[in-house]
Amino acid sequence: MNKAMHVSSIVGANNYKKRKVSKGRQKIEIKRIEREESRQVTFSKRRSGLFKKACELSILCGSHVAVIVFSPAKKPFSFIHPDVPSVIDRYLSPQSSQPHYSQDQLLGHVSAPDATVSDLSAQLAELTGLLEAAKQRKEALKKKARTLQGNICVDGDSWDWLS
Amino acid sequence: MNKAMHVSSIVGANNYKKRKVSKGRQKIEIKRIEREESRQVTFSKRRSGLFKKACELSILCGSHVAVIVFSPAKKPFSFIHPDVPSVIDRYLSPQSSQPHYSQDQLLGHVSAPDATVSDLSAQLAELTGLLEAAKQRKEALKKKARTLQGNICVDGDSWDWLS
DNA sequence: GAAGCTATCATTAGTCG
DNA sequence: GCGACTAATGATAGCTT
Repeated sequence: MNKAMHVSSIVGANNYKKRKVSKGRQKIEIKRIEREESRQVTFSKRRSGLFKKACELSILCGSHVAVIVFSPAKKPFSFIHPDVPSVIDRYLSPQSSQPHYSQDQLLGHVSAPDATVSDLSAQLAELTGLLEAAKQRKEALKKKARTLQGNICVDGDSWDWLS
Repeated sequence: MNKAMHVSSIVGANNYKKRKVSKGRQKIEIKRIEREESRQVTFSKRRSGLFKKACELSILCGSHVAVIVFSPAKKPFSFIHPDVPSVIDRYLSPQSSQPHYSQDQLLGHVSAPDATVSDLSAQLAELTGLLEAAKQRKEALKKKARTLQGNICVDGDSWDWLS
């Protein structure tokens, strides 16, 4: 958390380089971000934060959590804690080499007559959720180890969303 | 945020009352909370926080967000931003605009043969989302009234969903 | 027993490399 | 443009009422 917090005072009188004078976090109004670029950046940051929160909640309280968000570019991301609903397993081809989910179907999902939004959401949930989990694990590890790695593209792989 | 942050020092030497000696927030390990009571309290707090985050994300980035959580007591809560997808409207009867379901009723509805996750999500969203929004809005308003600042996440003008 | 408080931790807006 | 850093803001664990 605090690594070089006092560096700013060390380089307080700086003639050669104007560094460590970030304004830091500024209060923002919760309104639509107008700048396209900023909005995308904010989305990425806050999506990570949201997923992390959701993950923590699910672990701390042992509760089932599902989060699905769409980026400004209409890309789907999701995090689902306990397991992907068993319904989806019937729609997805049985990929046996995937991680073992405990059969804890709290959500008593019923069979849908055909593929619906929920099915698609769940599918992408599985993929992006796993990716996100891996990413966060890796990120936490990286932060903890404070080393310099981080070249595992887990995030924005183009996943197509059938609408 | 900082209202009476220095009161503690003011009443530093206190003989008559031992107040303002909270340990404040302590770091916790992200693992299942064992105490039933604490777990419920934490769930409530963090659920609010999660929904607030989701709300902010949806407003800031204009993105679609859906969050569904189940309390330790298996109660469903959800937040869905822009609107329940119009796809869902096809599954819901067009006249289903009555303001309130009971949560138990909704849960029972899951077992309906033709129900889908979307249906469930949508209905839950209608109810708990609305409640949560109102609650947070009221709370935010109250908090803001105390600190004399006038802008928090949820302002009525941004809530064009759940029409 | 939910609501309020506060010290503390966690998240992130702005910026630079 | 991603990654890192910093300074702030924001969220909340443990108490108290």
